[in-house]
Amino acid sequence: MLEIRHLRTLAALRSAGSLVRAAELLNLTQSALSHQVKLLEDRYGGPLFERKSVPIGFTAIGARLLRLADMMLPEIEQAERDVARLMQGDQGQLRVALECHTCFDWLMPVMDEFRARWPEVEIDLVSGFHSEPAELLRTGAADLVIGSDYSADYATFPLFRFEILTVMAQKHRLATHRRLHAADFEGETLITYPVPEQRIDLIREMLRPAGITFQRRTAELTVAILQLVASRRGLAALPNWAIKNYVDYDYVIARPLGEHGLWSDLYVSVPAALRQKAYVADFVKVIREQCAASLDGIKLLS
Amino acid sequence: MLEIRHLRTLAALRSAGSLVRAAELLNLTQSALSHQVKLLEDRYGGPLFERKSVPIGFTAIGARLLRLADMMLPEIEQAERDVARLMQGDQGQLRVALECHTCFDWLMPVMDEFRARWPEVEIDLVSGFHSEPAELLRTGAADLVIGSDYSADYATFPLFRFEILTVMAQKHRLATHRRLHAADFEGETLITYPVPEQRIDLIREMLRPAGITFQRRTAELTVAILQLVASRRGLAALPNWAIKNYVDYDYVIARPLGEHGLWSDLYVSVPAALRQKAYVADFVKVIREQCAASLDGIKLLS
DNA sequence: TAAAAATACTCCATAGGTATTTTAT
DNA sequence: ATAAAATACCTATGGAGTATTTTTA
Repeated sequence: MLEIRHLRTLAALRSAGSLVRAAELLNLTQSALSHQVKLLEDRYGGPLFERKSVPIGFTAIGARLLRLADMMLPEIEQAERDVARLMQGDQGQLRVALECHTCFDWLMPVMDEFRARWPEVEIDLVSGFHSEPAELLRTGAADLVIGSDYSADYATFPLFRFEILTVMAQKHRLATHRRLHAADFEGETLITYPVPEQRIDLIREMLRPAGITFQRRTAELTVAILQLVASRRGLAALPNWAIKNYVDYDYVIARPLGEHGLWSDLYVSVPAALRQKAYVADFVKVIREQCAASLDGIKLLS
Repeated sequence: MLEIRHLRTLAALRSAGSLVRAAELLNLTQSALSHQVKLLEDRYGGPLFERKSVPIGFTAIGARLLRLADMMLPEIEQAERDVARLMQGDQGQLRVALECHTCFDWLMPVMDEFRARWPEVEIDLVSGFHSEPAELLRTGAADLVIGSDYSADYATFPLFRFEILTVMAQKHRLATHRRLHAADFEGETLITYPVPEQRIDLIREMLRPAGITFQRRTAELTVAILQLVASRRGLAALPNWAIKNYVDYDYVIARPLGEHGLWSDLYVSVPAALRQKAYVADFVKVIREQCAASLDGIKLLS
């Protein structure tokens, strides 16, 4: 029997383009999806998509079911939001604080989508730089923090893992290295946001442990950091999504860090009282879905 | 997780008005439905309907999900028909023959619905009286027979069980009996369709085994039979649905037969070659759904 | 006091997982 | 040669069944 889960699978297959990647989107294994597809194909008597092309191409049958999914999935989600609203009259506020400054890049469209879904929830950004945003939760100045660590004092929702890349000027002396290691930074200038060293993964995870000496220089805006890098004032370490455009247009070049790359995780934290709120879970869902669709090279956490 | 089966359950609950009857519609037990509802109510955090009223009344949450069901279920069925069409190009013909003459009563709206669903399938009634309609399948003059028995030579789909009632004039000498038994028919005149005795359940199941002697008189139309009955020319035995209006308006009166009533089953039979056709299964489904909704006192066969 | 709903208990079908093989690029 | 998909095999969850109790009209 056709079930909603099958429609979700179809939609994931389209946006992922392969069983393996669709399985990741759905938090299932490739095997589970293979089984599911086989079941559907047995039921309907023919293949749903061509496997011999990448991305996969849907057959007429697959396309028809996908059309059904496109019609139904938004309706289902709308209905479930309505039910949540009816149940726990969900007017409220959601003051969002960011630990990670580059999160701005993808947060604006997420907030727009959220406002459309939960018109009665007042969502706002807590403005300004906050070196210890968990403090804002404790003092009640924020309701939700997006950051790279979490504490047992708050309810936590995992977002995704992303890679931090070094950026440097086109003809930098290190440009010939395929990947950079701690030692390469000896004597270099590091351009960062104006936050404590502890908050900068490259320093905390690689440079301090290796006892490297280096200069630091700060700037508040990503674009300012990249200008400094391009004009050979130093190196910076930034999330891949934040620099993609600059790299694509050869404004700077990017290199991975260490043997396996330097990766960081993002989480959403809220006070325990908000854990059950449907709109909080949905906010997390919107972030995960939009980021999975628009940011390259991230891995959703499960 | 919400699944399509839950939406079907909601829809069945509305048309049935209680868990017990909804379970019958879905071919599930009352227990299974109770579990399912509990699951949904746990998930959404509140009741879906009031149990202390008959028929049950939906809460705001239940009504919202029901609205979703009303939106989705027709779309799903349409999509599945489209898939069947894509798969096995289902243009064809469906010449329907009836063994049971009163089936006309509900067959017309069923055929209308079927034409809307399968516009490329030519559906038609094989006209005329056929005392042995299985012959029409054998000779290829019909593709589908609706009748009260079936043979292993053909693929069979169960429809429903209905009760056959005796009808008699208002002041008939037997009118005082709450239920009629074989002996009551001694010397009476039985008004029937012009078909062999073997096809008339009352005679085959009750009168012949008891060795009762009676007269027989025939008429081709149900309304003609009822006219004869009302004008005291004799008794008739007809399906409850066929006489409901006449009984409601006191044109005749109806009595059950034997200790437990006389019940008959209806089946659809098709040649083996048509067994897999999606439109055949859907024709059966339309009959079952429409009859369950519009005919009183029938029991769907499983 | 029946009929409906809920619950206790059980079972099994199946969705999904792991490990491996097969297939395609 | 490598990545994707299929498959063999296994596990565990939860959907649904039977039997019984509780609830309600």
